[in-house]
Amino acid sequence: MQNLKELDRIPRQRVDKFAERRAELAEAALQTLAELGYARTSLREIAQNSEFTHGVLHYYFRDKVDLILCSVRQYKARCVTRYDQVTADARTYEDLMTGFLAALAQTMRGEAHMHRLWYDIRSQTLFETAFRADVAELDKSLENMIWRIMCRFVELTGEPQSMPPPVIYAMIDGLFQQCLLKHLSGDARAIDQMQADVRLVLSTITKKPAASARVTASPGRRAKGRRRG
Amino acid sequence: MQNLKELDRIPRQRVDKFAERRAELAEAALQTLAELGYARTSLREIAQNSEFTHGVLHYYFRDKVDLILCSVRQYKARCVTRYDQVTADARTYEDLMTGFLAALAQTMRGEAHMHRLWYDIRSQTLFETAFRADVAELDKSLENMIWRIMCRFVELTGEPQSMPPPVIYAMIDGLFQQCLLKHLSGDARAIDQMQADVRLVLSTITKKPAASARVTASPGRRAKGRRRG
DNA sequence: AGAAAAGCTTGACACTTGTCAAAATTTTTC
DNA sequence: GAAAAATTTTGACAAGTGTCAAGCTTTTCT
Repeated sequence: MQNLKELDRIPRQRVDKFAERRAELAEAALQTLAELGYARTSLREIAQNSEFTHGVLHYYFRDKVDLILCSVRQYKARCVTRYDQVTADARTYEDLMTGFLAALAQTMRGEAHMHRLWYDIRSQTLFETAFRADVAELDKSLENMIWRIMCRFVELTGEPQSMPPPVIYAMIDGLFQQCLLKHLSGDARAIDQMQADVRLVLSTITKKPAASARVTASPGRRAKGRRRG
Repeated sequence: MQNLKELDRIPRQRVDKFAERRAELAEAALQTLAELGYARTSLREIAQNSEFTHGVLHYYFRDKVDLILCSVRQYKARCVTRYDQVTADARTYEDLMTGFLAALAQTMRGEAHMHRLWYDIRSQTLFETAFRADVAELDKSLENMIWRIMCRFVELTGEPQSMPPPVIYAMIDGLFQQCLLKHLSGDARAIDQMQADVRLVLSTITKKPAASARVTASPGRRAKGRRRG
């Protein structure tokens, strides 16, 4: 019997198939986590989102923690390069800005459920040490992803970075998280607002030389358009 | 029997005592949430953090959701005015800055466990509609709290606000959340880093006229001091 | 003091949880 | 095609969950 403790000396084909099924089940776990949240995700629910019954999970994973860790790693792989194409394609400052904002909006529209999973797991990390290493690594990868975009801004403006990577990431992440909550609560303008917010922040810290940055995102116009305060 | 549906026509003293015990049990719930997180908080655990047995919870609360909502509201009352004294005391820009940074650090050092509860509950809101209204209200209150500080900055500098309240709150909150995770993970420098980060961000957006803002938080010194990037 | 109300405990209920072992099924190997 | 291995299902387990009702204890009121 092929179990978890002796993956050595086993034909390549078997290992691949084993890993394939693991990925399949991890995907079911992701779907469940995205749907119900960590607190209400059980192994039986996960199994119901797969083609198998609950018993099979202990054939492919040591325990529940192992399964969730595996699924988080799988989620990561899809996330961390999401905006790289935008960076590669952009030829001007405004290209990069609008491309990034569009990509953010697309993520929010298409993967809101998947992304709330991420914030949920990250919150679990505040209590559960088991997830900390993986979550920290994923967080770092996301930080790097944002940083690559900022570096492209720097190339396009010639101005130096005004803030270190963790700070920029924390700010963007904060805005994204705020938007996600509003978006899921049914606020139809949440995405537009986030785009305006991120543009304002990025305009400020990239110190775009042109005057248009201050015009398109001046406090006056914003306050009027959004009725905030 | 005094139950939850008929609080009218009952002597004031009774109501007070009833409310008092509710508060006491809500406090036990907060302690449990702060300790175990939402996913592992059960009514029996909450009761064990109080002086009573688990059955009493259904005497004072309709159900688990009611209890948690009550405890979140109670938590809110303590949070939202936390930094107001700083605002009131500050006479200069630097007063306000250092006072605020010190208050942030104090919160992080003394109430990290309590505050991770907040992020946990807020994440639950992404899945559970039951908490949404209360969490949104608390979030708004925190936003206002930050905004009052920014308004004081404006008074002291004479410069207008450069960003709307939700943006500033999201940024500060993102930095705080990032720091909390690091702090709870055992990173001894997390708090110092957060203070530097918040100072940098606030310096940037309040556009402090004096040159010292750019010196104490210039990209060069920061990058060197923190080995980031 | 006695009656009534309030406060609290106990124990049960139906249900869910993670885990695991044995059996049933499928796939691979010779 | 039979034996062996790998895979999947089934059913059970002990523990834990929210909820509630019956009863015990304490307080309050007259």
